[in-house]
Order: sequence, then C-alpha cells, then structure tokens
Amino acid sequence: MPFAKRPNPPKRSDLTRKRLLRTTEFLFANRGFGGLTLREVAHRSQTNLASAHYHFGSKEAMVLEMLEARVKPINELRLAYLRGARQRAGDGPLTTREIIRALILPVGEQIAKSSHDCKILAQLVARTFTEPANFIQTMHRKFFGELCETFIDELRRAHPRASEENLYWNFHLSISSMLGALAQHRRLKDFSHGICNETDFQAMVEKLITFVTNGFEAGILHSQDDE
Amino acid sequence: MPFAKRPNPPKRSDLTRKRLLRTTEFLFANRGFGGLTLREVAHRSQTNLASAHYHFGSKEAMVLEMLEARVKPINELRLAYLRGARQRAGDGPLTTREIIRALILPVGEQIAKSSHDCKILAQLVARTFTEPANFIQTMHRKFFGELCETFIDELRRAHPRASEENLYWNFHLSISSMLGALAQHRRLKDFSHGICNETDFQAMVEKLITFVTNGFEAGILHSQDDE
DNA sequence: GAAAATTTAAAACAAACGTTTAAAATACCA
DNA sequence: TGGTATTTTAAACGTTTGTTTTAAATTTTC
Repeated sequence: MPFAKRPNPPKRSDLTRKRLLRTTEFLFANRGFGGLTLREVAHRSQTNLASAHYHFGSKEAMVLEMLEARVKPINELRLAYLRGARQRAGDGPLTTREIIRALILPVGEQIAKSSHDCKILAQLVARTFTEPANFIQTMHRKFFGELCETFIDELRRAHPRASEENLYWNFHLSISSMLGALAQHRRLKDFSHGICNETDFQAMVEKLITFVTNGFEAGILHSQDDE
Repeated sequence: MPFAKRPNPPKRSDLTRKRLLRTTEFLFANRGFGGLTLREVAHRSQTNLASAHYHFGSKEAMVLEMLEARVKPINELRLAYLRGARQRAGDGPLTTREIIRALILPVGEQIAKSSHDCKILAQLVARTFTEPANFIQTMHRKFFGELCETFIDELRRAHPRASEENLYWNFHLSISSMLGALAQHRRLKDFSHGICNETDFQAMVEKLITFVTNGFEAGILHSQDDE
C-alpha cells in the first residue's frame, strides 16, 4: 500500500495535510488544474513532493478533496436559505429575489468568512465552472444536480405561467451570470480605472442579486406578453 | 533565422498555415492554452511538428494570431452597430437595449457565420476571458480597452443621472454575464434535461440581450430611487 | 532549366510533469 | 524503553512538453 487510510481517531498530525490543501486551493484558484504543480504545492507547503501522493493518492484526488470541502458548505447554506424562505412563505410562492438571493448570497458569505485573500474563493468557484477537465464536470452533476431541481421547483412555483423552457433558459442565464461575475471580479478594478472597489464583495453580491433577479424576471415576463 | 517573415507578395501556399490556425482554434477552444499540444495540432493539420514554429515562431504566437483573427471582426461589428444606432439617434441618447445589442449580437452573428461546429466560437470567446495566462490578459486590454470606453460613453449618455461607479459596476456585470453565458452554453442541454436546445444560438442571443438589458437597467435605476 | 529561397520533414534536446520506490525519521502504544 | 505503525524524505522512472537542429523536398525567380 503506497498510502494508508485515515485511522479512526484522527489524532495524528494533520498539519501537513492541511497545508497541502490550503496551497492546493491557492494554486488551483490562480492557475487551474493543469497549471497546478505538485512540486510547487509541496514546496509552498514546506514538505516533500511525495507527501501529496501519500496523503491523497493522486493530484486529482487532492484537488477534489479541496473542492468538496469548499463547495459543500456553500450549497448547504443555499438550501438553508431556501428552506427559511419557504417556511416564512407558508404555502405561497417565494419572490424571485428571495430565490436568487438564496443562490448567490452564500457565496458572498463564505468569501467574507474566508480568512485569507478574498479573491481566492471567487476564483475557485469560477474555475469550478470553467475547467474543462472531466472530473470537474462530474463534480458539477454531483454537487449542483441536487440543488438545481430544488431551485427550479421554487422558481416554477413563483412563475406558474412560465414555460419549462423559459424557466430553464433563464435559470441557466442566472447561474452563468453569477459564475461570470465571480470569474471576472478581479478584473473590475482595472476595468473601471479604479472607480470601483474590487475588495467590496458585499457590494458585488448585492448588485449581482439585483442584476440577476431583474434579468430573470424580464426573460420570464417577456415571453408572457399574451396576458 | 529559424523562420522567415512573410514576403511582400503572399502568393505562397498558405494552406499549411491555415490548417494550423484552424486546428489551433479547435483545440484551444476545447482544451485551453495549456491543453493544446503542438504535436496534436501538427498531426490534425496533416503536417510536421516543426512547421508550427516555422510559421509562427512559437506556440504562444500561433495562438495569439488565431485569436486576433477571430476577435477583430467581432469588435469591428460591435462598433459598426453602435455607429449605426448613433446615426439613427442623432443627438439623443440610445436605449440601453440598443447598446447591449451592439455588444452581444455580433458574437451571435459570427457564430452563425462560422462554418464548423457552432460551439467552437462560443468556447473560444469564453476561454479568452477565463484563461489565466498573461498573454490573454494583455490581449484583453488591447482588444477590449478601445471598445469599453466607447460603450461606456453611450451608456453614460443614456443614463445621465447614474453615477460613474454604478455605470462601471453594471457594465462589468453585463460583460461578465455575456461571457458566462457563452462559457456555460454547452452545459445547457444537460442542465435542462434536454428541454432547451443548445444549438439555437440565435435564441440564446435574444434571451441574453433581454436578460442583460434588464439587469443593467435595474442596477442603474435601483440606485436612483431618490427621484 | 538552374539557382535561390521557401517549406516540410525527421530526429534529438533539455526541461518539467505525475508517479513510484525504498530508506530514513517520527510518533504511538505496550 | 522497545517495537511497530505511521509519516517524511530523497532519488529515480517513464512520459510528455516546447523547442532546436539538420537535411530533404518543394516552390519561386531569373
């Protein structure tokens, strides 16, 4: 066996493991899967090249473990927000804004929570949706497939007259906008000649929610001009 | 000299050159800069490994030349649409939709024009904004910097009461949404369980224009609730 | 048609990658 | 403390990468 499974009582020194995951996150966010080098991960983690394989078995497994640890809490928060809104609404429909807010706000909150450089998580989430690697695609299905139906259900309830095609189209555009905004966020400062503050993620999230909510509703209502 | 400059009368057989650029486009769109291999480009172009270096000098120069050939006509079309709308408007402001349409429509038209697999150009444009490589970033400034100011000028004229910060913020979100939608487009079919047709780029462009126009206006007007 | 320039072809180069192996070091439990 | 399991280290392996070199083939020009 080249590497061992974790023992039941994890009292061992997971320090190396944590350092590896942390630098993996940093490098994956900045350079993507292909640009991430095990040698640089090891060097920045102040450990040896072989330890990545010892702890995780492969480069891919290490990146996947890092991603899972980051994506899961965001998705749980999303579902929690949606559940909260549903409880308050009783049997009635939610507003589009409530649903979109449940989708977007958790990302901003996790970014605010994140101790180190704020941009990391934004780039990370963005890369999750731009990397062409197959293991990322399967991850999407695994992590977002569950969420998607729940959100579509609420959107359908909020817009009972909308066609299925339009619901999916505009939800797709909403998600794409959110990911695009996260991916492009680091460009904001240069883009605006310093007028906009790219460290203000809270502002971005609020503006993004407004943007997406109204984009979605326009797409839905625009195709319902028969009423 | 390992490679020569083009002679003044370009009567030479540029067939190999064109084949190289075409497969470069295909592979760059599908796998990004790092995933593109000169050996595979040469093989798919039915030529030798060394010819890429002979014709372009390096891998990077070859990809850049391919990108320039693709991005330039789109940007020229954008400016042409904007000029057309300005002529019709005389001294008055343009509508938000006219401006956003001038930004987005050319991409759809170039995609429709493109002979081979439609998805290529969408992925290409998307990659142009997700690749972390430095040469792409400088390309953005070079190719989009000129455009950006022109579009911002028209948007400012259309929304004279909006603050500079809000103009840039929402234009930034508009561009991010456009790029996100292009990048995510191939996911639409799986995402919608086959309900939405991912080959219908014309439909996407129209929906995207509506989405972005209303998102932008909501962001602008939302911050002007003092009126 | 001969000479010169251009284009293709084959092979080799140095560097970097993920991965594996085997030994040294450390931590844990008796 | 001693023995065993766990963790770290160093070195090497086999591929693959972009690039360069050298020669052959082709095209252009006079």
